[in-house]
Amino acid sequence: MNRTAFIKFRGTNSFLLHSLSSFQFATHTASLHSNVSSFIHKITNLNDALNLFDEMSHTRPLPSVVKFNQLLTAVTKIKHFSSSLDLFKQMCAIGVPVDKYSMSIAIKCCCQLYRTKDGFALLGCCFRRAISPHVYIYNALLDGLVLEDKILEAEMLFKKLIKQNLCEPDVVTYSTMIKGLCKFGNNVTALALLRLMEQKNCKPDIVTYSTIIDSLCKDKMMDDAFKLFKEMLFEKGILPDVITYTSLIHGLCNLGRWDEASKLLKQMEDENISPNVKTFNVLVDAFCKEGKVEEAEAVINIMIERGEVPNIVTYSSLIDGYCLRGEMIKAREIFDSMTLRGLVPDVVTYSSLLNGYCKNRNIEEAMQMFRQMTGQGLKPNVVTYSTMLQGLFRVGRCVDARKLFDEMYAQGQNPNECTYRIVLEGLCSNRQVEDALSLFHLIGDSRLNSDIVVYTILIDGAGKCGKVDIARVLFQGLIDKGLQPNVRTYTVMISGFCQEGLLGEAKLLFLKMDESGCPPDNVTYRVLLQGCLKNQHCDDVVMLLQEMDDRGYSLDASTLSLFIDHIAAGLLDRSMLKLLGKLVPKELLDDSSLCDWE
DNA sequence: CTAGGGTTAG
Repeated sequence: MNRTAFIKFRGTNSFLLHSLSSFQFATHTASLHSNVSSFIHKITNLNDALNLFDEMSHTRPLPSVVKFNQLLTAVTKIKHFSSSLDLFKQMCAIGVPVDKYSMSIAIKCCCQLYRTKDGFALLGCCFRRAISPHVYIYNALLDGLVLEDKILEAEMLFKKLIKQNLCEPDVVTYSTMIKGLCKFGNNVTALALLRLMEQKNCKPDIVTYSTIIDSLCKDKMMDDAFKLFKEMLFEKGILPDVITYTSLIHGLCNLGRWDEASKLLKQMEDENISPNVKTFNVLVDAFCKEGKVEEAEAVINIMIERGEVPNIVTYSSLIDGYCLRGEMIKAREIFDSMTLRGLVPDVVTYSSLLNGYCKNRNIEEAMQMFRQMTGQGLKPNVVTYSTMLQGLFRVGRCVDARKLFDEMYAQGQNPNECTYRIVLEGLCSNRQVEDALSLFHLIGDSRLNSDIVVYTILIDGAGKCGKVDIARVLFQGLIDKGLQPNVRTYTVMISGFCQEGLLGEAKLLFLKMDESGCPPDNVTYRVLLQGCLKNQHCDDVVMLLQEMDDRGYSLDASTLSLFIDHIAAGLLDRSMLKLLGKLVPKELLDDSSLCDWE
């Protein structure tokens, strides 16, 4: 065989092979192309999607970008954002001509992964590739900024869109910006934006209204929420849906306005809107927060009867309810039964149970569950760690708390204000005020340093340890900073003075708080009265009791028994008994021997 | 072939 013949043979052979394979490809491709859409719509798991992508990317000619976009959409719908991003990158790599659709999906994925920065980088790619970014892309970016709590940047982007005419904001743009404002508690600006969009002829829809209604409900401003609800319904003719109703019911339940909540439930049923899992969960949670687990269980039974399946949120609330009542065996039973139902407890579920064990002083069980959760690959977060820290401090295990605090850092979970409050309070209640103070100064966090609750904890801790000088300095310090002491702050400071026998200072502050527009409450009076009695400083006692009566306050058992002791010992005049009798709450009379003496 | 609102823990 000569060289030419060889080449020809090779060529023939190759041609044969090629035609064979292209024939196969052709049939395959044809079926792939006709079926790909129906295939994509059936995708429920990531593996199918990845396999299909693999097949598509080896098909020649390449399927259209539309098919790829459909696949990306499917992967995004099942919330596998990082896989979706990977696929997008592969699309670019194999030369699929990505378009604005692919881009907006990729950007959305970045944003949902808390990587809005990367989203903006992709926006840059759009410009380089001459893909003109449309409103969908900007909406995804705006949503990402809101998700990451970058409200200022979100506002800047929003304004830039309008000023530089980058795109015409649509109802989604406005609604997203409104959501961001609401997230930061700025209902006023959110409402202003609602009015602005109307002016600009962009009609708010049910999402826009529901976003603000929900925010008002969360802020317990039910009147405003209902006002907006009525405006939506009667002026705009937009019918509420299950989400709108769920927000309103949530708001009412949180305020204990059960009658109105059930009225609203009935109203939605009359309108043929069925409550769904989230609606039921709101009810379950509200009952549980009041310790009414029987009612919560009844709601769960109703939801099951009506074909809704309770989820981990449902059971997490229920666990919380049982924990609140100290019924830890029952709480654990619910937790274990979740697994049997095929529900996997998550960090929140674990944290609720851990909190229950901690609050009920079963730190051993809490520790064991904590290890179990990490063993299952669940990462404890700042809430979980804070819960455990609180539990350890509660039983006085400061050294272990310290270890866990270090572990928390090592695991990359940064303590937040709540963690610091727990640690500072834990140290104080374990008589380690010095450590608490040095930690407080060490942190130097501006928000923590301007937190009146933290100051109150420290003043209380110092006072209880007999370090009234430190307490006084802290109190002066917060005043100098322009912070407003609340009734608890005043009360712990007064308590500190009383404990050291500094009745003069205690009374001065007592007068000052009232003048400052912070009237003393029940507890303040009791603290001051106990201080007076313990320090044999009885001149003002009658006057204080009289004031309490005028204000409709009452005495607690310990203050009352202190009075009785003093009267019995002849340190106080018996004529005081009549006044004291007026200040005894009925509950005390019912269940104690104190009723013998009036 | 793309977007936005409601439920759980310290």
